[in-house]
Amino acid sequence: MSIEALTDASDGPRSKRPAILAAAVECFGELGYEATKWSEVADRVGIGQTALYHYFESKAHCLLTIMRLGLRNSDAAFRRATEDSPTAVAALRAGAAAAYALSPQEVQQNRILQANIALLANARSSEREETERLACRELVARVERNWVDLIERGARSGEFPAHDPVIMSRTVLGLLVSVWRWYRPGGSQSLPAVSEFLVDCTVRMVVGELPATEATAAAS
Amino acid sequence: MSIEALTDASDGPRSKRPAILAAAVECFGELGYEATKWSEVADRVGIGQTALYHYFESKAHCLLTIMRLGLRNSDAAFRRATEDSPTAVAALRAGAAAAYALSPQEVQQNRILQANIALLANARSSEREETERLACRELVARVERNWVDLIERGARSGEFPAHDPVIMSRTVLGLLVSVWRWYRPGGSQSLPAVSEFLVDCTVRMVVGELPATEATAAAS
DNA sequence: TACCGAATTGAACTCAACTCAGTTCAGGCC
DNA sequence: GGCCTGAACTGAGTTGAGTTCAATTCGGTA
Repeated sequence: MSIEALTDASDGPRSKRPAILAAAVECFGELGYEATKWSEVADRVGIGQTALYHYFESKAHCLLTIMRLGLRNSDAAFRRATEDSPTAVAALRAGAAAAYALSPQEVQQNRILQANIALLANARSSEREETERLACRELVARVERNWVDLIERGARSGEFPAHDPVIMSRTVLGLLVSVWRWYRPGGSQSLPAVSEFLVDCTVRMVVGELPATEATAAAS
Repeated sequence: MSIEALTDASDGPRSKRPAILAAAVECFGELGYEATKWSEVADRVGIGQTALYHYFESKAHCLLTIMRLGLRNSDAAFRRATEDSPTAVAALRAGAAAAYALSPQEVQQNRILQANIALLANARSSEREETERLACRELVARVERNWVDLIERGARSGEFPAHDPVIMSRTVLGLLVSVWRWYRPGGSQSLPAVSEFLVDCTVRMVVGELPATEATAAAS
């Protein structure tokens, strides 16, 4: 029910926008965007359905806002985590770990983001939705650029083997967010354990050399 | 427009089921499930909207069928690709590569599968949808088990370092399917190039040892 | 007290998914 | 040929979640 990560622009003190966002994160995260009734969100907040339209132009507008705020937080967390890493490897570990330093609500937000990322592909008919969508795309590009910069830094310094930085970034990003497909708070795996495992996976993938194959091993 | 990968049970020769599935794969893949109108699928096939309900109980039932067939193909392709690999490493490469030996239509199918995978989490109210959903879950579990078996084999033979096989399987699977989030046929990256890159990433992740850290490197 | 804008509402509307009652089509059988 | 059966199909109508809108309440300010 914490709403710090969901407050955005300055709203009036009576504004229910953060409460709506929090309720929507719960609903969208548990049931999925499509399956949750917009009116259910209103019920949880304790207002009529139509009051929602005072804050959001549509259900999709609310979803896009949630996604944008999640992306904004991801971008900020990455920069904060990596800004004073002495080496590229340290930055790699810090950037990957930052992806998992999240509250349960932010985990839900990431699940929502990843489940509905395809929504960003096609234009929206309404203006405010389109604005949010473009902001999301900009943030996605920025997050991707963060990783590209980091990987290029490692390649320049000789810490990482040479790879196409763009595809490597997308792959790392895909690896890190794939967790939200199956991770549930309170499941068999704790988030710190997942984090450690995926940070190590990331490092092996980015920094590791291909192990010797059967053939080369036999030849040596 | 090829429909081999979409034919399932024995239908009458006049059946438009495969044509509907093919049209739905196009629409859902390009626009997304939510954004495509069910009637648009009917138009592409050249039948009235209501004729769709002769073959599918609902739009969601059609989607779940597409997902099930995609999963069935993935499972079969993995088994075929890995069945006579001499080593676990060879099986790892073959299994990963099999995920990308796909026609453009199958690529779309995988994109759809991955974009709507959250649909499998919650029960469906209608019976036929629920049947398809449970079949999908069974296939997902089977695909995951395929990878667990492969990774356990590698650990037993000493080819792979010891990792929790379940989380490692999920991670590999997440890594491999994350490609469908951004890959487009005819984009800057060719599918064989993507395949090669991701197979190598997979191998480094599963087989690789953690490279020496700054500290241990300095100590040696 | 009067006023203003933010917040809220009930009733009505839209539109895509879906239902239903009935029609057409293709092939098997006498 | 005519008849029958079941698969394939249709147009008209229903449902319901999302949305609009005109009207109302609320909270603070002059």
